[in-house]
Amino acid sequence: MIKYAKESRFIQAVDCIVFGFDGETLKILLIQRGFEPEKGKWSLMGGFVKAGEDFDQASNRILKQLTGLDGMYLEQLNTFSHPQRDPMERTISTAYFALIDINKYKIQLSDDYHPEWFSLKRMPKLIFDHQQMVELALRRIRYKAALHPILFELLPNRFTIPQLQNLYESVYNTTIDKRNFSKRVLATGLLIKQEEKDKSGSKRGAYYYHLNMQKYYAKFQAFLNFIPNPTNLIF
Amino acid sequence: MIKYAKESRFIQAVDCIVFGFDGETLKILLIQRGFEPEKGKWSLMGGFVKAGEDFDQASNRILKQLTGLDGMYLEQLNTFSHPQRDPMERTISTAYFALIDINKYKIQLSDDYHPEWFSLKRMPKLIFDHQQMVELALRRIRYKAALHPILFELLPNRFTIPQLQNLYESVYNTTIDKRNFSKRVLATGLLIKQEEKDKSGSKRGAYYYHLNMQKYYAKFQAFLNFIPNPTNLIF
DNA sequence: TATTTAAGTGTTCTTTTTACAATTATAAAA
DNA sequence: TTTTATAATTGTAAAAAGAACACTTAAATA
Repeated sequence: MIKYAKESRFIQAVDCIVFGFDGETLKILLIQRGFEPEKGKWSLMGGFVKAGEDFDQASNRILKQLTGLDGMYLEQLNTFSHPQRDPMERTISTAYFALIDINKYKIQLSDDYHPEWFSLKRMPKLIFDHQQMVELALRRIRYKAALHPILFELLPNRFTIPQLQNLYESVYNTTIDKRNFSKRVLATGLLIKQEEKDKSGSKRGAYYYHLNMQKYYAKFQAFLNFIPNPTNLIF
Repeated sequence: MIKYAKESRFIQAVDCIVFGFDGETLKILLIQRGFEPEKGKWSLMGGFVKAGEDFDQASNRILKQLTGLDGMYLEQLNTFSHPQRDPMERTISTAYFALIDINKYKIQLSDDYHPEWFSLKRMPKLIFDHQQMVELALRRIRYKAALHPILFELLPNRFTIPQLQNLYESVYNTTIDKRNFSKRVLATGLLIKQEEKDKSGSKRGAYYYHLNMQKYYAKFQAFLNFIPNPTNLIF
C-alpha cells in the first residue's frame, strides 16, 4: 500500500545509550558492531526499525536482542538526520537513552554480543555520530535529573545515602556536602529507612533505604531541585 | 546506492508547531492541509523530507514555503512513529516547535496557503496526532521557559515589562504578582531600559526595554527560575 | 481641574540554601 | 582486651531567595 508515491523513503534506525551505575561511578554500555561498515568498532546498541513496529518497540527489541536487557527506563532523546551520518546509505537514527542498575543485569549481560561497560572517562572512540549522541544524552540526564528523581532508576531496590550521593556526584562531576545532601534527599520524603545496613563499604555500615514508590510516581512530574548551585557545576 | 538491501524504508515528514505572541495571549499557527488524506482539515505546518536534506533544513524549508516565515527560533521536539498515524501510508514524523513574534511576521503571512493564528483555547481539531504534538510542545516550552529565557523569542525587539508578564502568564496559564515579577526579571540583568514608552496600552505608558543580547546568550545555558511556585501551576 | 487607568515601586516575613565540624559505630589491628 | 582507623551520621547559624502585600504616580480624557 504505497500512496505517497513520489516521496523519498529512508532507512530508519534506533540507537540506545545505556547508562549504568554500580555504586561507584556512572558507566555506559557499548558493543562491537556486528556488520559492515565499521564492523568490529565500538558502537551504541543500534538496529533498524521494522515495518510494523514503532520506535519504542524497536528500541526495546534491539536492546533485548543485543544485551538481554528488558524493562528498563527508556526515553527518546533526539533524531539524527545528517544525510552522510552513515557512509553506507543514508540512515535516519532516533536515539534513546536507558538507565539501569548494573548489578541487577550482570548475569543477563554475558551473552552472544558481549557488550561491555565503560567508564565515561575511559571510553573508546565510537562510530558515526554516536559520540555526539552520548554527549547529548549526558546533557539530557543532567538536565532532567536536576528536576526529577530519575537517577533512582540507576539504583538497586535498596541503596544507601552515600551511594545515592556518589551517583549524583558522578552524574554531575561535582562534589556535594554530605550534610546538606542527606538533608535534601530525606526532606523529599521519597526514602524509607530500613533496619539493615550495608557493611560492604565501611566498618560502621550505612543504612539501606527503599524508594517510596507512591511518592516517587507522584513527585516525578513535580519540579524538584536537587543540585545545589547548578550554575557552578564542573562540566 | 542502496546497500542495506533488506531493510524497510519509510516516508519521513516534519511537522512544525509555531507559537506566536501578540502582546496579549499565546497563539498557534495552523494551516488547512492541501492534499489527501484529510485535505482541507486544520493541521500543523508539515511536509516530507527530501533525499539530500537533514531535518533542520527540511523544517526550515517547509515553514518558509507554507508561511513565508524564515529565521525564527526552531527546535526539534520529538519523533512520532506510530505505524498507523497516517492512514494513507506509514509516515514517520519529527515534530519541531518554533517561537515568533506575531507582529513581526504579519505581512509575510498573507500568502498562498493562508495560515491562521488560533488562541490555544479556541483551536480546531487537528489531523492525525497533531493534537498530541501540540500538547507535548506546550509542555516542552513550559518546562524549558522555567529554566531558560526562551520566551524572549516571542517578543519584538522592544517590549514592556507588562507585556513580558502577560507572556509568562499566558504560557503558564497563571497569574503572577507584578511587583515580584518585575523584581525578578530586572534582577537577571537581561533587560535594558529605553527612554521611550509604549502608550498603546495605558495613559501613563510603559517603558520599553531591550534584551541585552550578550547576557542573553551567556545566560541561556544557565539554569534560571522565573516561575514562582511551579508546582502549583494551573495546568 | 477632576477623573480614570494602568505603571511603577519597597518592606517584612517566611522559607530555602549554604557553610561548616564533631561524634559514633564497627572492623581490624595491636 | 584495647587501640586504631574509617566512613556514617547528625545540627546550627547565617545568608539568600521567595512570597505576600498596597500605595503613589504619570498622563490622557472628560
